[in-house]
Amino acid sequence: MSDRLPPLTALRAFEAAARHLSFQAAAGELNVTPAALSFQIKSLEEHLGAPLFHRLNRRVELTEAGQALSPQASEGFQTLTAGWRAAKRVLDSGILTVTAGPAFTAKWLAPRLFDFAGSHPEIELRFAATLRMLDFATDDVDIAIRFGPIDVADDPSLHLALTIEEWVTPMMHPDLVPKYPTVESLLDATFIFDDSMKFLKNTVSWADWFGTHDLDTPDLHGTHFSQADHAIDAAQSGAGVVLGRISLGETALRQGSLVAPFETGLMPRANFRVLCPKGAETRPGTRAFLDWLAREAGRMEGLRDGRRIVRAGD
Amino acid sequence: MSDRLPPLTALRAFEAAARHLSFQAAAGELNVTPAALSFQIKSLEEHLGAPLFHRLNRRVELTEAGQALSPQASEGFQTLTAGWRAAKRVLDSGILTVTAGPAFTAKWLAPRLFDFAGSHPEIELRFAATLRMLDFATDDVDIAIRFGPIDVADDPSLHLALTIEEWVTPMMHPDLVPKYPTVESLLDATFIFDDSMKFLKNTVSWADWFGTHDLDTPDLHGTHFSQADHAIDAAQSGAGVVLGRISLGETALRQGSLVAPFETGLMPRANFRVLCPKGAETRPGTRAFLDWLAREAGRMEGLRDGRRIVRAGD
DNA sequence: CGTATCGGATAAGATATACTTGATCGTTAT
DNA sequence: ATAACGATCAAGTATATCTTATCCGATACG
Repeated sequence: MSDRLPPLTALRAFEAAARHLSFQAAAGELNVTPAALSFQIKSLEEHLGAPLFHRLNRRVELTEAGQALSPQASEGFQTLTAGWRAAKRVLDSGILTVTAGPAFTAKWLAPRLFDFAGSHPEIELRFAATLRMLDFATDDVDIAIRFGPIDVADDPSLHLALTIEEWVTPMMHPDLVPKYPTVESLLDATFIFDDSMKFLKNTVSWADWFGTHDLDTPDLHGTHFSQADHAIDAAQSGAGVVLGRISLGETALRQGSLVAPFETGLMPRANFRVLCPKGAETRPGTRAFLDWLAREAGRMEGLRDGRRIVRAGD
Repeated sequence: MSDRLPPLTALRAFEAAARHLSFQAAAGELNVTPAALSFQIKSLEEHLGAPLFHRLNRRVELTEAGQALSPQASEGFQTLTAGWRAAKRVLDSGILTVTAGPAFTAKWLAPRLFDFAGSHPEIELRFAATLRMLDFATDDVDIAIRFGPIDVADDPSLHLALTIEEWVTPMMHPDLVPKYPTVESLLDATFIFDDSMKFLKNTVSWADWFGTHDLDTPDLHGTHFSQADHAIDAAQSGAGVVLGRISLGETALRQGSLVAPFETGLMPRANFRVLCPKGAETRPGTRAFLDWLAREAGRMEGLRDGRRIVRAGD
């Protein structure tokens, strides 16, 4: 005698039918047609080699074999359901781990954390600020925000929840604004260099920016920063003019500690991708964060009003 | 959050993989390729929205979610397996109910019962001798032996395990044999009529039997029996000559209390069908009985040696 | 009594699911 | 360095599963 389990869908159909003592009700519970259920029961009976139900005129009754199977089947499926729920509960335990680069974490996420925490007190956010691409499986990360070239495809096993466009424009301390009324006047400015996007083929450097105004690049000198947020910090303290990334400067621009007085923006061939494991986008915590992220990212669009955004490499 | 269970095949794949901590071993257990198993796990992870295994170089480990699910999954499937076995045990409880017509039960099954019981002491046979076609589901019958026209199909939901051909030939008490040395001499005999096959379109009557010898049917008179076994009994007591069904006369022929001295047999367009619910043919008790039945039926073939069997209606 | 209704069974066709084959990739063992 | 191993992927195929539509027998009802 083979102790192998019969087809599990058929077993589940039987379990529901035995509980309701009605094929129709069971079909309803499983969201299938009565015909499908009838077929499943029949298939199960063939596997067993004997009927599980007495077909009476307008109802069904369990045979002896059915009576032996029914309680254990119910218990088995209950246990499975409980296990599945337990697994889900582990995931929705209220801890959401987000990874992003250090600059984005410091200049974009951190200032907004209070807002998110206010509307979702039940979710505890953890940030893992690193540039290394994390493995969702090994590092227990729920959401990753990565900046990369637009023509490099993401891991197909991940779900792309959102993209955020990045662009740069000259930013400076408010006190410096009168010194640079025109684009030409900027040529003599003290520059701050953000080298964080050097890895891109089409860079978005000062030379590129002046190029969009048909101006030759002057002899550029100033301080270089490999971390984008440090360049922003320097500009914020009045150390010079930075071709600042809008995602990182936005907070400062909003509160007035930085000003971006020029019309032209430059968009690199790269953007932010917000990724999570496939299927994870439906988990409540993940969904809440993604929704919030999309809303916040949308609010950044306002900064583009009245500006001319030039795509690099076009 | 949906509490619906994920695809059960995927769950079972996970259960095995979690137990072995190896996809390959799990695939072996379930008789599928490792690729299939990998796919199932992946699908389950997508349903959950998070990985269940840490993929390490040459092995896998359970994630936190996997650890939550694994024990309950194992327990659940164990319960289901236990229930399934319990249902099977009910069927193989050693009681086998066979239904057949009263004549076949009395003249064929009953004399052989001792033989079957001897070689299968663990099986308790129960006979339900009735002509009514029983419902396997409502009557808890395991095997049905039915006699019917060969051109009437059986219920397709039943398994046809065996057919036994029936034929008839003149049978009489040994003392009568010298009185009827030739076919022609039989024309004057005292006849016993077995009316049990009257329901057939192509009958196998005395008229038909004489017809195969190109003899006109004489004025037939004698005693009629509606039950075939009663006709055999009458012949056995020397009351006359019966055109006896071989299945029913065989036992008497073997022990010499009846003799069938003529060469010609007549085969009706009907036979015995041995039926059981689909799938039941693999149950040990059922199989033992069917095998035994086939063997015993085969032994009847010997009676055809040297005879001319004519099919009715040809 | 005939007719409507109910629950289940069936057949055929569509669709989704599950599996296999054959190849790839990164790691470990020889 | 090479081979072996375990997991994975892609493509094609097979099989299981579901739906639609119809049928059937038995109650319930006018």
